[in-house]
Amino acid sequence: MEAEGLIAHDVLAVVLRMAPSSPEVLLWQRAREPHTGRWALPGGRLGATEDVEASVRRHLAEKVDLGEVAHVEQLSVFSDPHRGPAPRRVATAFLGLVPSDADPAVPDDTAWHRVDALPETAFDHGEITRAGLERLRAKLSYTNIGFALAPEVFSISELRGLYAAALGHRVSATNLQRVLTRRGVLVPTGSTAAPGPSGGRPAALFRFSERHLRVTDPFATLRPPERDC
Amino acid sequence: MEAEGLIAHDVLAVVLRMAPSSPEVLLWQRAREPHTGRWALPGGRLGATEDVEASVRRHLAEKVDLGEVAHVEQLSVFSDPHRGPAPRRVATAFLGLVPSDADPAVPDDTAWHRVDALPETAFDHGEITRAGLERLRAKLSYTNIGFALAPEVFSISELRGLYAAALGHRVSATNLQRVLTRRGVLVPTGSTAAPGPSGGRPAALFRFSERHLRVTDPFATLRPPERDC
DNA sequence: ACAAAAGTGTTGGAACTACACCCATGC
DNA sequence: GCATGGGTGTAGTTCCAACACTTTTGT
Repeated sequence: MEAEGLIAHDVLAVVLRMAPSSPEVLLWQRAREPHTGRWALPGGRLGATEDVEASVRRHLAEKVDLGEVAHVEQLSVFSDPHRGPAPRRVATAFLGLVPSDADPAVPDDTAWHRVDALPETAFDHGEITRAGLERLRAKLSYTNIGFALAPEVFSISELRGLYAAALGHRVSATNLQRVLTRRGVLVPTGSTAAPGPSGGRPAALFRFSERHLRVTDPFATLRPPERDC
Repeated sequence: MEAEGLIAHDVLAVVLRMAPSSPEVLLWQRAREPHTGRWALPGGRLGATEDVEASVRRHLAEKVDLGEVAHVEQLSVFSDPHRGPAPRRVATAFLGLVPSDADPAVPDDTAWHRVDALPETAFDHGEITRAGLERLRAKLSYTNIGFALAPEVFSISELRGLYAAALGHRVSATNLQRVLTRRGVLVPTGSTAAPGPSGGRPAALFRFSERHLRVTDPFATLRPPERDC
C-alpha cells in the first residue's frame, strides 16, 4: 500500500524541430512494460534535489545534446487520473525547440517523428505533443520565438519555410521580412548566401536580434504612458 | 521513511479581484505549523480521483462561491526543493479571476489583501501571487480576459479603472473603448447608468460579447491565407 | 537571352493615438 | 450659467497585405 496522497511526479519534454514540410518531435521507443514498443516523450522522474526545469534538462541530456536546445519553457501539467495505468503519475510537460540546422546525435532507441504522422504513442504523449505544437504556433504570432527554430544565420526563404512548417500554411516571405525587421526582431548580417544550382539571386542573410523570448506585439493602448523604452 | 520518489502534490489558486486602486488576492491565515499565522493561497492536496483543475476547484469551493469565479487557468508548477520545509511538496498554481462587483462570503480565516501590500506570506505564496498578476497583465494585452474582471454590465470608466488597477498605470478611456469595440470584444447594451451626485453625462453601459477566453490580437501576417472567418 | 530566386516599390486600406470638441446631467 | 463626467470627430501616423516590378544569379 502506498503512502497516502503521495504521487510519482514525472517531467516530459516535447522537443520540436522544423523539417521542410512538417514539425518533428523527438521520441524514444519503450522497451519495457507498460506500453512496450510504443513511442514516448523524453523525460522521467522528478529527483529529490531538483526543480522541474532542472529535472527535464537532466533527462533530456540523456537523449540529446542540451547545447542544441535553443529554448525551453513550461507547457502544462497533465494529471488525469486515467492518463496511464496505475499507479498514478502526474507529469509536468515542457516545450523544447531545436534549430532546423541542428542534427544532434541521439541514442538507438530515439528518433525524430513527423508530428502530422505520429506513430503509436505511449500514454497521453500524443496529446501532449499536439499541445506543444499549439503553444509554438501561438507564440510565433506575438513573440520572437522563431529564433529557436532558425539557424544562427539564415535567409528569408529559409525562415519562411520554418514558419510555414510550424503553422501548417503558406507564409509570405515579403511580408514576413518586413514585419519582423520593422519590429526589430530581425537584423541583416550584410552577407549573402550562394545561389542554388539553378541560379537565382543570392539571398541576403539575417539573424535574430535577440536569442531570448520577448513579446513583440504588445497592445499599444495598454502600454505605460509617457516614457518609451 | 517515505516511498522513494513519491511526492505530495498540491494545487494552489491565485484568486484576483480588482479594487479601485490595486489588485487584491484571496488569502487565508494558517492556524497550524508550519508558518503559523502567515497568509497562504487557497488550495490543498491533489486527490486520488481528480485532475489538478478539478482539485483546485474543489479546494477553492471551501473558501469562496465558485459561481463568483469567472475564469480559471493553469499558471505554473512550483517545484523548488527548498520552497518549503520538508517533506517536499510540488504545487500546480492556477490563476482565478473574480469580477469587481462580486463580494462573495468567505470564512473567518480568509480575506482579500492588496497585492501591492501583501502580509507575510507562507512558503513561496508571495512569489506565486506576483506570477499570477504578471500573467493577467500580459493577457489583458492580447485577449478578452477583461470579461473576468468586470461586472456583467459596466461603463467604460469602470472598465478603465479595472484595467488601470491591473496594469498599474493610467489607461485612456477613449482608446480603450474604441479598440475593444473595433475588435468586437465589447458591445453596447443601449442603456445608461445614472450620473453621480456631482452630475455629469450618464455613462453608456457595455458588456463583453463573450465570456470565454479568446485571443483578440493575432499577428495577421501569420494568419492562414484565403478564407477569412 | 532566358529561367529562377530574391528583394523592393507602391498602392489602398485598416488600425491606432492624441487632442479638440460636443453632450447630458446636477447644482 | 457653470462645473463635472462622458462621448465623438478628426487629423496624422503607422501598420499591413497584396501584387507588380526589378535585381542578381546560373545555364
